[in-house]
Amino acid sequence: MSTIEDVAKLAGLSRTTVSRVINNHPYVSEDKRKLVIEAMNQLGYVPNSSARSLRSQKTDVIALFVPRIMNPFFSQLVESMEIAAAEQGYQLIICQTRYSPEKELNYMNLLKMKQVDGVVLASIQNDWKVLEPFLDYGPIVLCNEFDEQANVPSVMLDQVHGAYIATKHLLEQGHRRIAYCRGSTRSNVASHRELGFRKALAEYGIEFDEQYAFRDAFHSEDGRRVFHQMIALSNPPTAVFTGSDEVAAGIISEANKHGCSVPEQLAVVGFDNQEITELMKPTITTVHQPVDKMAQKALEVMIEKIHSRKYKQREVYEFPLKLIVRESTVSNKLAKL
Amino acid sequence: MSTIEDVAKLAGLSRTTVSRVINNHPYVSEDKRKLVIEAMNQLGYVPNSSARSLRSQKTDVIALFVPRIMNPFFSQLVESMEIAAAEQGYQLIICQTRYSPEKELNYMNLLKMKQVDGVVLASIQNDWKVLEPFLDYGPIVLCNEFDEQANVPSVMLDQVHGAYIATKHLLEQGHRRIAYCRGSTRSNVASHRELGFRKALAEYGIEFDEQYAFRDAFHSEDGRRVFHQMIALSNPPTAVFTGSDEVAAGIISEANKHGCSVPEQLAVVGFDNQEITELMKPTITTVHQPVDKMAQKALEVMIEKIHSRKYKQREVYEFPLKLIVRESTVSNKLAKL
DNA sequence: CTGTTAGCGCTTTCAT
DNA sequence: ATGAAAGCGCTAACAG
Repeated sequence: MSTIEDVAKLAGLSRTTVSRVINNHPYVSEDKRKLVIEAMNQLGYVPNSSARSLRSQKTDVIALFVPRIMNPFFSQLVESMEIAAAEQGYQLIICQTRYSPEKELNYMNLLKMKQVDGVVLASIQNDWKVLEPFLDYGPIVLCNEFDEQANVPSVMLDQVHGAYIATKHLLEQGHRRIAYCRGSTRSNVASHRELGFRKALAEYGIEFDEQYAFRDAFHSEDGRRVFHQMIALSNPPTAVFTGSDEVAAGIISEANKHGCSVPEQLAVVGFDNQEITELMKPTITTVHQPVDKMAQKALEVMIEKIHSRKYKQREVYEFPLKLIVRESTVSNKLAKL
Repeated sequence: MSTIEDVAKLAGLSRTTVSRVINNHPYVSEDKRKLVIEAMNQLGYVPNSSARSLRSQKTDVIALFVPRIMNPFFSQLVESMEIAAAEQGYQLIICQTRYSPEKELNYMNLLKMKQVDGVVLASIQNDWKVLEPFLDYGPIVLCNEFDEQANVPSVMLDQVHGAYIATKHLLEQGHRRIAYCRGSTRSNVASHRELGFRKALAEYGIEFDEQYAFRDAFHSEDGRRVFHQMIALSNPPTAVFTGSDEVAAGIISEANKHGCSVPEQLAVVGFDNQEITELMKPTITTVHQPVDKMAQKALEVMIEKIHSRKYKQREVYEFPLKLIVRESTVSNKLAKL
């Protein structure tokens, strides 16, 4: 394992000069620079990362917090962010909170021990007041999250509008009894969507009906359960808005199994535009989220904060969502138009 | 930002004693220990990670290489490995090679610059001879991969057997013209599966027929294409083995669309046991892979190597795969037995 | 049981 | 344009 000292010796120069070459500093004559580079190659030298970090007080590593990876939405977020980070010369440490405030808090120490230059929160499990003190140690950027109290940048998607256009679409198809599904995370995402859902209903003069509301639907299995709960109602809904394509797929799968035809007897709209939406029969109408753009922007903001060292400022960046109409809300022939 | 020095001063002791407390070393009297802990709490002290790494020559960080995250198989691998790592006090840096040998090689420098204690390769893009020199800088463990030349531990799944039981299942259902799909990665996984497929055919005295072989099927879209290629054959297959549930789903989706009934006219078997297998209609017969066990074992082996410092030794750990029979290979009534 | 001291490998003033 | 030297924060001989 060769060090900068070895390189300096071999090149017949000082450590300082070698360091200058490594960091592309000016004031190094061309011939010395060549000497150094040759020595580095000859020794297969690579600077020691811990030593650099200790000295320069930066690690070029960013921590990304997600509840879990095996949720397609978060997989995509991680994938996009890793690509963006790599382009900027940053590494990504993945932290799965698994919805646990303790785990989240524990991972936060990465910032305090200076193992990472910043934290991107794609999930918040603690009250902001608990997280805020960590701002003394480095930047925190919210991604796909939002908190009224948080005085930090927030890069997010316009969930209110997303739910609004999806619901409006159902209303335009003539539906008036529309069920509503969401997961019950403490995240703002779910509540923003509910706002959008209610807004669309309101425009049509329809009251939000609690008997049609299912706030514990996360996975496809939950979708199956919700389907049964819906058809058991005395006056079942004719359409259902869901907060995820998996739940939508679960509902459709169960509907198929029980001879309930989608969309004729029950229209279904999903969320996320995952691959499954094109594989189910019928294909699923859904809301597309520009996850990669959001991830890229969040990373860009993160890096800016790392450099500017001004962490405690609220900034909100919002991206629009797009409705994608498929067969699960419009009968076959019409969808092809 | 307080340092160990601050803690020492506040406690009226030396840095050494504080360090001993931090690292749970023996020979510290109970009262001094309490003094130190109190001082640490009072200052909100956390040891600086770079300084520790520089001094102790370890980072407690492991790099995990995957081609990409948004492949459900790899998502699960990352998820499982992150959990295992966290339990052992390790962080995980994610490296997406995106099937590029250059990117892979570049990420390998993490080992050389001592930014990570070891590398888990869940994907190999370079010849082993190219990777081997990095063993001078730290351990490399293969996970879900295997290389004849690699003199390092390999934790893998018995792909030969997996493909064998899946194919045998089709043969037992009476199929004799069985198509074969795989992705064409340089990975051993695909070739091992082909071995298993061929072995099953051989047992039934059937020759591998190249016209039924599709070696460029990765995603659901490829499945759709393969479906059309299959039915265009003069003597189309009655069953198809695929290397992934997505491809299987694509085939089934397209078959449904074209009035080709599964499994009656075409039996389909997938691979991975992803959620989609239970959502499609018909549900998909598939091969379950114990990804979490593999990830856990790989991490365990990695940590053992980090401690033992003996990297260049071949060890193979193999986990069995399991066939899960659903509707896509057996007509409805029978599957319920 | 506790403290003194010497670095780990690097970057960065400050001279020259 | 180049080098000498200090020190980032921590751990581990070594001495007592």
